[in-house]
Amino acid sequence: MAEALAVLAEAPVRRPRGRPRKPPEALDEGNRRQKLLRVAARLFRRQGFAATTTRDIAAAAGMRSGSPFYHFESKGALLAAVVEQGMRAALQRQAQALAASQQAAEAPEALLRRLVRTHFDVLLGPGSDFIPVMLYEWRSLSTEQRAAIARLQREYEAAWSGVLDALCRAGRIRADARAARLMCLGALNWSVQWYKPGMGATLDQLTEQAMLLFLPDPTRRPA
Amino acid sequence: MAEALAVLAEAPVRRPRGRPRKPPEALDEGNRRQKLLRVAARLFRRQGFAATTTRDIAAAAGMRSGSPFYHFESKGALLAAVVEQGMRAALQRQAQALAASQQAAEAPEALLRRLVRTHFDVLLGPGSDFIPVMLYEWRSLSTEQRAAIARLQREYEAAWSGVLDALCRAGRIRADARAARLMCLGALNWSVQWYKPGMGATLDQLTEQAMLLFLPDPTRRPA
DNA sequence: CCTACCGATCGGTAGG
DNA sequence: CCTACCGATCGGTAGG
Repeated sequence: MAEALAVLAEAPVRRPRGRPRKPPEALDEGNRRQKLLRVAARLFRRQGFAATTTRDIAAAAGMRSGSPFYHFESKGALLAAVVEQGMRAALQRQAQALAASQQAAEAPEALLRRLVRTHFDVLLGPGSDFIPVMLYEWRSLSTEQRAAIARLQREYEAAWSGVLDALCRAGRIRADARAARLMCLGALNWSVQWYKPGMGATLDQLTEQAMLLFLPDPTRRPA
Repeated sequence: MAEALAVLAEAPVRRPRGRPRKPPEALDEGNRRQKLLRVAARLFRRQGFAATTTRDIAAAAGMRSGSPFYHFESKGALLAAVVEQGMRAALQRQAQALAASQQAAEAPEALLRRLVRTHFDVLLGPGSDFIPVMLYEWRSLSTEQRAAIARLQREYEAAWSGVLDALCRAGRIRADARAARLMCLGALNWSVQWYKPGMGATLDQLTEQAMLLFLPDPTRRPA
């Protein structure tokens, strides 16, 4: 009997040891949707939303032309999902930076460096198509979609406002906090237009250049 | 006989006193083309190139759907013409700023201020759709069109490189000149995403904020 | 998720 | 610059 059970245990129907094997459809369910989001983000970034057809996206995901509509209501809903997922991932990364900085009880300069570095990674790092799509396809979103994303953006910008406010009050930045936020983020965001990975500066070097540009000589003490 | 000539001189065929009246077709020739460029720039900026139909453009110009193709070979050629005209106008304005600064024998700080102010005007001033279209529809241009525009862009950026180089050598900017150019222009270019004319800051105020951000305290003298 | 398909729209053209 | 039109493509759907 014990033998028989041991034999059964060797049979193909045995309980797997790793994570539970889902049936293939359930396994694909989220995977296929994620695959669509990834390839759509890449195509939207490279060609623009209007110039990308749902057939392009289906082909890049290895599907037939009608299949994306099994996962997403419309082409516009796919765009909104790309942008929202990108923004949620960016917020998570930013939260990690904020937590690390707070734990180390860092000065505002060091926190700003973390925010800049995280932002470059979100914009230019591996798998970074989602936020650039948001930046360049804002006008392709519906009013309702824009409102939902805008809430996440305000949360993201609040962290910048906080640290820039502190630096303005300390005299380390001379522009007003709002202008500083808009122009600093603009300087960083624009890098998606000219940055080529592997050619020229690394993201660490870009971060240092940005810090040098935004902050005056740190050895100077304000009056 | 003289009387008869006098009478003829009073007739509707007499020579007009102002600028010579061209026949209506010739008058419209350049006007209609310019009208198409203007409305196309506005629509491309607001809706994007791919999302704007040639019918939209024709309607906005008061024409029928096929008529834009009498003036431009294709939709893409119309985009290229918008971008090139925008770039040529920007270069002219920049040349005026350079000339005025040189005549006044200004320091690099003052020249930078002129370049920033001119750039804001080109980006955000009245009738400023052309350069934003270039910034946001670069990927919609063909390789050949991009090469032609890139030459004009290099000329435009050369002026920035010159003044930023001088400021870096003088220790007034700490980042390297190339990074400073990319990030400063990015900070300015990004304003097309958030600037609303008549609400908030004027272009003069924005210029001052940019100068405050890019340049450390002018009372400080480098070691 | 595929097959087969539809209605609408689009860039562009012939001929005047 | 208009009229009338074409071929291609596109987002999306019914039915399985």
